[in-house]
Amino acid sequence: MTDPNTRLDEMVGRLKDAGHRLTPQRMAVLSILAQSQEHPSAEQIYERVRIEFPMTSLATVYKTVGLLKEMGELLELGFSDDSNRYDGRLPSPHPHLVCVECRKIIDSGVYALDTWTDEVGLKTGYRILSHRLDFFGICPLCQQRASSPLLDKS
Amino acid sequence: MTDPNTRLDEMVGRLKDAGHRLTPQRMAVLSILAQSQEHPSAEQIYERVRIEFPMTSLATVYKTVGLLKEMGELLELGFSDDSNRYDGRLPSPHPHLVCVECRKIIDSGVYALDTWTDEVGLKTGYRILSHRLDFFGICPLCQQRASSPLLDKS
DNA sequence: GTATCTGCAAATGGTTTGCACGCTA
DNA sequence: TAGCGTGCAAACCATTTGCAGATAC
Repeated sequence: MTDPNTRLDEMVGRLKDAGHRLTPQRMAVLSILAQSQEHPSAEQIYERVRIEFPMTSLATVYKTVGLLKEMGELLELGFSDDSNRYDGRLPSPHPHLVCVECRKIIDSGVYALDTWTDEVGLKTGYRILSHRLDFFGICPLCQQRASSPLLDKS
Repeated sequence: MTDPNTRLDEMVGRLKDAGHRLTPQRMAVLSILAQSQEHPSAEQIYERVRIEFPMTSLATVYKTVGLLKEMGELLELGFSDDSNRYDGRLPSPHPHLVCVECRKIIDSGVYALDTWTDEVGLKTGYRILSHRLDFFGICPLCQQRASSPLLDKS
C-alpha cells in the first residue's frame, strides 16, 4: 500500500477497468501521484510531469486529476486562499498538518475520527458522509528559520 | 455571549478601540454578523445589508469582513469549490457540519480538539497554531427531500 | 481639516470549458 | 476507425485592488 509501484499499478488497473484510455500524459501524472508524499498542487504535478514528458498541458493535468478524484482514487485538499493539493497515496480522508509559512503539508500521524463522526451524526441528525481535519502550524524547519533570521526563506 | 446585541456591542467596541471608524455600512455588516447563526457568505451578507441600508457595495462587505478577520473577530470558513462562509458569533475555531446538498452549515455540537492538537504537535514537531474540522453530510431536511422525490429542492 | 472609508470598475488567479485535431484501443 | 483524450485559448467567478470622491471624527 505504501510502495509507489504497487499504488501505480492499482491506479492503472482501476482506470482500465473503468474503460479509460492510458495515454503517456496520464501515465506520467499517475506516476507522480503514486510517488508523492508531499501533497503537490496541480502546478507542481505539471512541472514534474514536464520533466519526463514535455508534451503535456496544465489542462490535461487538471482533467486527469478530476477523473481520479471522481473515481475516489485521489484526495483533494482545497484551500480558498491557495491552490488545491492532492494526495494520491492515501485517498480516504485523514488529518493533515499544514505549515502556514512554507505551505508544506504532511500527514498528521493521528487517525480515527470515527467516534466523533458517530456522535455528530446522532446529535444533529445529519447523515455523515465525510470529514476534513487540518491542523495549521509552523513546521520545524520554519521554526529554525525564525530563530536564525539570517537564513533566507528560499 | 450568545445574545446578538451583546456580541454587536463587543465588535463595535473592539473596532473603536483599534481606531477604526464606524460608518453606517460597517454597522449594518456588523449587525448581520452578530445575528447570523447560519454562517452566511459575503454575497448573503451583502443582500441582507442592502435591505436595511441600500447604499452598500459588495466590495465594502468584503473589506469589512477582511478587517474583522484580521482582528480575530470573525471566523472565515473557506471552501475551494464554493464561496467563503463567516461565523461572527463564535470566532474561535470549532467543528462545523456542512450539508453537501443545500450547503447549510451548522455548529457540530462537539468541541475539545485540544488533546489531539497536543499529540500532533509532539509527534511532528510542528508548533500548532490552529485547526479546522468539518464534517460533510446530508441534513435531515435534504434526507426527507430525497425520500419524497416529488418535493422540489427550492 | 484630513485620514479613512466607500463605490465603481478593472484586475487577479486557480480552475474549467469549448473545440479542432490527434491518438489509443 | 470510432471515439476518447489532448492542447490551446478563452471563459469563469469569488475575491482583491486602485483610485477619485465622500465622510467620520
